[in-house]
Amino acid sequence: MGAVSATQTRPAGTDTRRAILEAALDLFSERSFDGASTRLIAERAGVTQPLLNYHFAGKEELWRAAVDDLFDRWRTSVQSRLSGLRGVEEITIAKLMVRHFVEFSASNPQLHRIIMQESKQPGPRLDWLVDTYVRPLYENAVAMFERLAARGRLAPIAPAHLYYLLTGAGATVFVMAPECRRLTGVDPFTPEFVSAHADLVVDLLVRAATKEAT
Amino acid sequence: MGAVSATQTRPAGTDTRRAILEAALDLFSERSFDGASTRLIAERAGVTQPLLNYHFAGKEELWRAAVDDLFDRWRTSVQSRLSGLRGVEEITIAKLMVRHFVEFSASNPQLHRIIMQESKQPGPRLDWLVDTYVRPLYENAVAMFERLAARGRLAPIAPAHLYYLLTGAGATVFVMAPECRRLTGVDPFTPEFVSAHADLVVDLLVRAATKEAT
DNA sequence: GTGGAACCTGACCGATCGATCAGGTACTTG
DNA sequence: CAAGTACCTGATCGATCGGTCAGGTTCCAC
Repeated sequence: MGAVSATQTRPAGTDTRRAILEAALDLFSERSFDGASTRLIAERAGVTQPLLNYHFAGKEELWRAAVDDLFDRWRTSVQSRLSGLRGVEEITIAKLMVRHFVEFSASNPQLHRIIMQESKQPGPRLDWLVDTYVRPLYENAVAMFERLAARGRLAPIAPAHLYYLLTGAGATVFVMAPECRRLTGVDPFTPEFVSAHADLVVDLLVRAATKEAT
Repeated sequence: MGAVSATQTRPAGTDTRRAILEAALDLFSERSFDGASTRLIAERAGVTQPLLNYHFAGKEELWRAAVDDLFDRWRTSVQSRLSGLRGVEEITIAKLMVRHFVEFSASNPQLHRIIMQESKQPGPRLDWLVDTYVRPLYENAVAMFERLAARGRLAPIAPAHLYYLLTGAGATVFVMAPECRRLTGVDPFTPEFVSAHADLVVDLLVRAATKEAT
């Protein structure tokens, strides 16, 4: 009964899989691993709960698949942003990357929501997350810091400080968007807010480059 | 049987209540409201699970009591820090307050862990948290920004930006301490790290004061 | 048409969740 | 000593958790 969607030939399961992944990503990031029940994920995806165990081996596997999907978005967005920037000055690339990070954190607040959630306590999920995705990301940032320092554009700040300073300053307001709306009445996801916030964080990096004493 | 602790006269229940509150604060902040089971809280506090419902009306009440306790620590620590600072220059007080915030976030990472957890999705707990505790905190910060701006020491940055920039930059590394340890090998809770991080965040405020273009 | 793979569902499992309650111990009060 | 109150526990409740399983539908290959 009812209208049949076009091209219902084969990949019916692929669409379902994607719907499950997106629902899982939203709920895991908002309510944490324990707080997101498989039944709730299934409901938001518009499927029944046993279907999650058909497409994924279990809740833990579903979580990993959702995180895989999320970091895939990050990877491809960085690649497309960096393409065609050979030979551009290092400080310019750094500024573009910081801005891109802020904008991605606004478009995909799930990224830092999940990272922050798992980072609060040790455990196998944090180990996997750090070893698989966060460490490469961190080492890219450190390499960027070192290239800037080698060109004399950056004061010798320990990379751990600078990394958490920039990521915290750039992503927190989007992680806490519901609070921001209720607290200040401002929606942080508007293009104007995102752009202004990116300006501030880029400024933060630039001014760290000319550090002197307090 | 066994040795009886001194002064077991009356306040046996008061100590138990405190033990429950501290266990609840740790577990709520690390594992989120849903992820912290009442049995786990009771186990860490060294009591049985039904005792939680004797001292508190329910899980939600226990959460609120733990948050009350946490913000009490913040309030008293700020009061003692500000005492005896009448007449001190505004920018100096601002720098001291930012430094105090970073140090408190290091001593009590539960504060921002809980705030960040609840801020990710709307709901009655976020409403209560914002209306009861976060909004006064935010308005104090905004008032401080405005006093600085009135003295010409601060560029006209929208308070929402500056607030989340400073809190994010100052607290994130302590919220994510387990990740920081695994990722960088550095323990962010050492006095040296806390002090260096506070320097950076204070610097962030000071340099925002002399803003020009990017 | 027949077999089989892919996709999906209702019913149900043991485990764990927050919460309740009757009962028990320890101490104060009269 | 008796009554009362504060503090605490074992047993157990219904609800919900993640996961399993038999069975059903749909579509392609032969």
